[in-house]
Amino acid sequence: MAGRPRQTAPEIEQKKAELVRAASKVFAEKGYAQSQIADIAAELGIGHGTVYRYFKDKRHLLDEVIDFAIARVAGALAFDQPSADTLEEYRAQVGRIGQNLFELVLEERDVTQLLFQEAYGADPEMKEKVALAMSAFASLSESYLINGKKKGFFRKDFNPAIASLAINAMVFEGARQVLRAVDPARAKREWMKEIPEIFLRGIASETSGAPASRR
Amino acid sequence: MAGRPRQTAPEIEQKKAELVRAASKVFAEKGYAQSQIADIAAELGIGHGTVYRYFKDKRHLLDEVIDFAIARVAGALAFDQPSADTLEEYRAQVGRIGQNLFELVLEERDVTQLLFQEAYGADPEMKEKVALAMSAFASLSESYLINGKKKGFFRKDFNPAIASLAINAMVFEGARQVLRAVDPARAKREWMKEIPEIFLRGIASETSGAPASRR
Amino acid sequence: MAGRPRQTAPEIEQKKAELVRAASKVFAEKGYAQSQIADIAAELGIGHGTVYRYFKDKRHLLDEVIDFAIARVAGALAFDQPSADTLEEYRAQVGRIGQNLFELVLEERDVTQLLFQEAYGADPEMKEKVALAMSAFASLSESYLINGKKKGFFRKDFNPAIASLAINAMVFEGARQVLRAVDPARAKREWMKEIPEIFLRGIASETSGAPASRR
Amino acid sequence: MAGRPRQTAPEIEQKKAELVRAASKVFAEKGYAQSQIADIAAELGIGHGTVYRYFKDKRHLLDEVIDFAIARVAGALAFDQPSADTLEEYRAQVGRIGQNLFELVLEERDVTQLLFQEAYGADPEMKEKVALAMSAFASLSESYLINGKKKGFFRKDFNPAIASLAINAMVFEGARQVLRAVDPARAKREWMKEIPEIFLRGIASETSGAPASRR
DNA sequence: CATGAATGAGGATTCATTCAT
DNA sequence: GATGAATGAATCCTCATTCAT
Repeated sequence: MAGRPRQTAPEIEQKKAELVRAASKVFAEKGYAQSQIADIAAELGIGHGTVYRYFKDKRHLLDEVIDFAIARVAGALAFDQPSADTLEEYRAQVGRIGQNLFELVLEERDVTQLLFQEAYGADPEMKEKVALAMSAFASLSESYLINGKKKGFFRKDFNPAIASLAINAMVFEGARQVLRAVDPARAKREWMKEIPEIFLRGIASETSGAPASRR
Repeated sequence: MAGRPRQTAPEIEQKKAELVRAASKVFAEKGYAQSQIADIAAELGIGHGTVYRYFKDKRHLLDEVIDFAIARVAGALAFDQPSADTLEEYRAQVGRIGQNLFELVLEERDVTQLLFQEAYGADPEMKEKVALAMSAFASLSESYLINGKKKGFFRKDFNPAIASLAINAMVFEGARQVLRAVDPARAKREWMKEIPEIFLRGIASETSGAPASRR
Repeated sequence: MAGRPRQTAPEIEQKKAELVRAASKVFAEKGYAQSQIADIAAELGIGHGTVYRYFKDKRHLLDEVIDFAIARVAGALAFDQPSADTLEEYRAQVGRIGQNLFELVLEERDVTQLLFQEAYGADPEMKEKVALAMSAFASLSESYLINGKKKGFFRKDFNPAIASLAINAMVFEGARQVLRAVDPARAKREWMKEIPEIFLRGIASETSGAPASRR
Repeated sequence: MAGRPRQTAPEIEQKKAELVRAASKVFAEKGYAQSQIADIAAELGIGHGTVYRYFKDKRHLLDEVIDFAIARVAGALAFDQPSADTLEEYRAQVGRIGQNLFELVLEERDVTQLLFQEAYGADPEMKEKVALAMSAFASLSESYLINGKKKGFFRKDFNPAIASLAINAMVFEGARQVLRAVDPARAKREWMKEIPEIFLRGIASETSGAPASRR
């Protein structure tokens, strides 16, 4: 008469996590609007009614999927502290962070693809949420830039708020290209090599004169 | 006996253009999936059945909206020829192109927002179409980079295919930020100033040593 | 300043007749529900709005199409008077009537097909109208049967009301088969030969005993 | 953990059968084009969405309705084997078959009405399907006729392919009339009596001379 | 009169969500 | 708890009909 023991919190979390993964996959493949709850349930071989035991509705499921994606990417980006003292140390840090991120892209295609490609399209609130996450990612990057400025291994004359967004945009474009690439490992290697060069040294040849607008 | 004269081709194009604009606005505001044909018709104060005189269905309307957006952006980007002989000339060119693009962003918020934010999300075909357009935009940028390498005002040791994608990603992020900005004019000014500096000179201070991996 | 002279009644009738023909064709090909007013107008190369100058709405057009079909078939069936005095004269009459009807079938495929195949399906009122016409056709046939009974060249022991419907059903089935036939002329010949034999002499061999229920 | 058990195949068939019946009724009453899926669902007191769990779309529902109608009629017609050795035996057989068919007509008004009245009108494919079924019904009848010819209780000089179609046409006209009749039982009795007389003995009086065209 | 651009009522269909089992 | 049968709100789209030109 004791009955089935109530699901424990970890069991619930476990099941939600599975559902988030399945939903990530389906959303990434077909887009949110084209994805049906039944597709996601089928992915796990469960009844589609079951999804509603764990998520209030489709929209909340998307919410948690995006949250998960943001958390994963944040985990890759926030790996380190902005404590480099030299450009070389910074380069090493950038290398590790890039390594983390592109590793994540390769291992969790669905999750990253969702964040970098689909997320903007869902609807205004979703867009806002993703924009906020992107701001947060930019803040992470910005703290590195501010550190570098303070330590003197970066120029004084650039706007770190903008530069951080710009750098992240390049990185995320790299992520998209790796996702699209025929040879993702090679694409990863090339992007990891090029991006830091571009934003650290620029592409102008060193013999070219300084810009007219600066000293 | 004459009857109402049949619409001339230019009249049809005119009407389609109006519809494309209205649809751009609605799609940009609510996202494609959340937009109803009736919303778009209401935007022009016409009956929703009328939309179907000009577009086979909702999807074809989206198609033409995206095509229009791509064409507008391409028009802004393809303004010039990759003929600069010095870095200064190139900077001037970049300035003009950036001016064109950010002008477009401010004047055609809906159209650009759609391309830079919504378009990825619609569905696989749409994603592919936008990805192709992005490739085309990258090719434009790449031709400038190749010219600069040949003329000697760019380094020899960067990958122009990747750099062009990366640079474009920064520019388009700038576009997104300008769209989101409280003071778009100011945002435009700042991004137009920062982006070229970042990818031409980099953010590393000049006294910092060259990277270990290069000479 | 006199203005265009008002359409004369015959002109109007002429135009309506053209429209009825065109509608017959389209209705016969696609069925009433699947036919669009625009299809019918296109058949005549006129604007579809024009149809409404001659017919109140689609349903009234169908009405007149059916009326026309009924009139045509009635014309073929009512060619003669039920005045035969011998079986041979009756056979000759049946031959002429059959000739008329099958000729009509071959010359006016659309009209007859419509009546024999589509008309039942439209909707309850249409069904009723066609049923009435079929009753009228049966009455025509019945008057021949009654005449034959009176003149003595038909049996006394059959129900002419039922027999007329039955005979007409055979004839109209013949019409349908001729419409479907690969070689309509041959089908026509065969049906014209078989039908009268069946209902006049029956198919039982003459040596077979009379039915138990009759003398 | 068990969850609501999935519907078994027989349960599904049961439900589809109910829907086919309801659809038959509605289609028979209003015609296919005028019938709405919601009408059919309402007939069973279920939600209209439920219909789509069992039938892909309205057209497929019609398909199965027609298939059902054809099967029912075929069941009534194919009751016996063409094994009669005398005209009397054949008469008895015809009586049984007629009994079956008219019984069916009275018991399943919707289904038979649909087949004998609506089915032609739906659209070209439907027409073809019904025409095929009619051919199959004619083949059944034809086998009886061929048997009778062989056994000698039918004339040698008639075309069984045509006669079978003609006889069936009379029978089906009888069915239509029974459906329309104020007193269906009486109509059934009369038609069952008249039809065999007509096609077996004909209506010509026996003293009338043989036709000129035959011996 | 003729025309065809515009309209919107009408209906099929989808699929997120509920809830009896 | 899990399930999937049932539901009906939500929308796309069609096409008969109107009426300004």
